[in-house]
Amino acid sequence: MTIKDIARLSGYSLGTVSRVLNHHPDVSEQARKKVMAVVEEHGFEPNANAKHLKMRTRTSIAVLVKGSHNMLFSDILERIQAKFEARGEEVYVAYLDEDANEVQYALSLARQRRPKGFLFLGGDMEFFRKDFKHLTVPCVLLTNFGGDLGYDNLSSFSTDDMTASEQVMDYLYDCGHRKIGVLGGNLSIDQISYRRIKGVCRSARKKGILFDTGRQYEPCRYSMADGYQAARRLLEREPSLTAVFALGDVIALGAMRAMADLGLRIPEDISVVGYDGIPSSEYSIPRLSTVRQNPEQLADKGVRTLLQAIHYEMPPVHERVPFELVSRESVRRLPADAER
Amino acid sequence: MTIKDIARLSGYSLGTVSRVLNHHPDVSEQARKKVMAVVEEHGFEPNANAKHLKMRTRTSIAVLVKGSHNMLFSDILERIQAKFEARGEEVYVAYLDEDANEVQYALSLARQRRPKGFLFLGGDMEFFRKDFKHLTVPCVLLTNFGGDLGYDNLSSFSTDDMTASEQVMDYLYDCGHRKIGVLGGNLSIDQISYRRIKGVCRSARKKGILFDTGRQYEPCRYSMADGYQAARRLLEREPSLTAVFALGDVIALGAMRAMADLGLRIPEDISVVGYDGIPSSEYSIPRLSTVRQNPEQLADKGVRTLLQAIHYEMPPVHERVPFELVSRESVRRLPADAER
DNA sequence: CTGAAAGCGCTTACAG
DNA sequence: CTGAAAGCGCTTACAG
Repeated sequence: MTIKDIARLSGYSLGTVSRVLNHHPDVSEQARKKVMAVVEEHGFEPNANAKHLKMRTRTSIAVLVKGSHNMLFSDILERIQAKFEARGEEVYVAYLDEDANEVQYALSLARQRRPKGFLFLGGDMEFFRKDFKHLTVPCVLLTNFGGDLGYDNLSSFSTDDMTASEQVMDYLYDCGHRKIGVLGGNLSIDQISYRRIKGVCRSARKKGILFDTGRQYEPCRYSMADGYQAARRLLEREPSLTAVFALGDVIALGAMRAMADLGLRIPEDISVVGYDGIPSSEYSIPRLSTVRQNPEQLADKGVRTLLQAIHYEMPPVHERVPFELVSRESVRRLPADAER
Repeated sequence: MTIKDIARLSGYSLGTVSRVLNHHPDVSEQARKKVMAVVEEHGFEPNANAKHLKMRTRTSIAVLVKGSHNMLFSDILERIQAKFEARGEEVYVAYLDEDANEVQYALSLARQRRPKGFLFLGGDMEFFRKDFKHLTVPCVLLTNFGGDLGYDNLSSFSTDDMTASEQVMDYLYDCGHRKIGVLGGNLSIDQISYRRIKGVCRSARKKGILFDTGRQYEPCRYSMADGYQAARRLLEREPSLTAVFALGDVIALGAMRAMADLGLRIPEDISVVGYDGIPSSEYSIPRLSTVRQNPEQLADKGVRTLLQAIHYEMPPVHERVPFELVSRESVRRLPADAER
C-alpha cells in the first residue's frame, strides 16, 4: 500500500494525495474528504524513508544518554520522549557508556541518520570542546553547562552545580560538621563532578575548614556498587569523618549501605547528603537529604528550545535551572559542644 | 557528499561504489582500495533513508518498553542495546505507559518505519491476543510467556513466575510465617502479576494456610510511590500480617519505607520479599530478599532469537529462563513456638 | 569485474 | 485547486 494506491483508489493524483496527507492548505474540502476516507479505510501510513529521502531531511531527533544506569537521566528521558511524541516528533535514543565520546557518536549518527537535532543527556566538555564544531544541526545539552564553549548551535540547561554543592557544604557546616568527606566523580576539569567539587572547596575556604582532596575526597563512578566501594575506602582512610557528601544519589545509597555494614548508624554516627533527588532518595531508610535537580524543567526547556532552534533558528541560550536543597533524615545536627 | 561524489572522485561507477560499500564479493581488490580510500578521506556514510527505501526494507529493530520506571527493564534494555549495536543493528526504542496498548503501537510503527523486528519488554496478553495477528515481522516478547498464544512469528523468554512465587511463599512458610500479605499488580488474567498471584495461591493451598485475596492482597502499580501507599492500606486493614510479598522490588522498597513510617522494624516486626532482583535490592537497608530474574540471559536470548528469526525464519520458541530465590536480610525466621 | 539504467515511495516547484 | 514530472540517494538485476 503506497500513496500511489491511495491516488488510484481515490481518483485523485499523487500530488493531491501527498498534499492532503501533509495538511497542505491548497486542497479542496472534497478532495480531502475523499482521500482521507480511503486512507483511513486502509490504515495507510506513508513510508518514512521515502518521505525523508525526498525532503532531504533529517529523519528524527536523536537523544544521546550518557551513562545508562543514571536514574536522573531515566526520569528526564521519559519526559523528553513524551514531549517529543506529543509534538509528533520521532525520537531516536542511544545509551552510551559513562566514558564514551558522545560527540563522536553524534557525528557518526549525523551522517547516517541525518537527525534534525541532538539532545545530549550529560556530556564530557572535553569532547564538546574538541569535536563539536563538526556538528551543524541544533543541539541541546542537558545537565551540563555549555555556555563557555561559544558554539552557536548549542544551548544548555543545567543546575548551578557549584552553588548547589557549596550550599550542601554550608548546610553541613551549619549542622556542626567540620570533617566532611566527598564521594564520586573525578577531578577532571571537563567532568560535571569538577564543578561540584569546586563548590565544596569554595565553601570550605569560606568557612575556614580544611578540605584536603587527597584525603577527604574519593572518586568513583555513578553507581551504587561503586559508591559502596568508594565509601569503604574513604571511611577506612578517614574514620574521623562525621559527614559524607556524595555527588550523586546512587553513590549516596551505595555509601549508606557501606556505612551500615561498617556498623555506623545514619545519621547518629555519620551524616550523608546526596545529589540529584531521584525517587529512591525519598524512600530509602533513612530518607536521604539531597539536592533536587528539576527533571521536569530540564526536560521541558530542553525540548522546547531544541524544537525552536530547529524551526526558527534561534540564538543559543544557556540557562540555569533552579535546584532545591532538600533536608530529610540522613543528616544529624551535632550538639554544640562537639563543634570545634 | 553522496555516493555519486564518491564515484566521481574514485573514477568508478555508482554501482561499483555501492558494491564495495556493501562488501559485495564481485569487486576487484583495486577498485575496493581506491573507493575505500576516498570514502575514508571524506568520512562518507551512506544515507540510510535512501538505502532503506531502495531495499524496501525495514529500517531497524524496534524495542517497546512497557512501563518506563521499571528498573529491571532498564537493565535489560541496556544490554539489548549493546548487543544489537555490536551486531551492527540500529535500534529504535519507545517507552510506553504501563497501561498502553503496545501491540497497537507496534502496528502503527510497522507501517511508518517498517522495522524488521519487534522486541517487547513486557506486555499485556490481552492486547497480544486481540491485535497481534496483524503484525507480520518476527517478534520477541521478554518477561511474559507467549507460548499459549500460538503465533508463529512470536517467541518469548520469561521467568516461570508461578513457580517462583510459589517458592517465595513456601520459603516464607518454612520460616514460620502463616499470615502473609501480597502487594502489587492486579488480578487481571492477562497481566504478569496474575501468574505470580496464582503461584501464591497454589502454595497457600498446598500448605493448608489461608490466603484471602480480598483481605490479604492489595493491588498497585509498579513504583515505589504506589508500593508505599498500597503497603499502608494493606497493613492498616490487616495489622496481624507477619510477612509481605511484594510482586516487584520497587514495590517492596516503597513498602519497606511505609513500614518504617508505621514504626515497624524489618525483619524483626515484619518480613518482606521482593521480586526482580534489581540492583537497589542489594543496597537497601536492610538488604531485600527477592526473586532474581536473569536480565543477562533474557537480553541475550531475546536478541539472538530475534536476529535469527529475521535472517533465517526460525520457528518460534518459548523458553523459561532460570530464576533464583535470593535470601538476604529482610526475612525473619519466626521462633518455633510462634508457628501455628 | 564493471557500467548504465530502472526504480524504491515520496514531495514540490511548475503549469494550467 | 489539481496533475504531470523531476528527483531525493541509494541498490540491483542486466548486459557485457
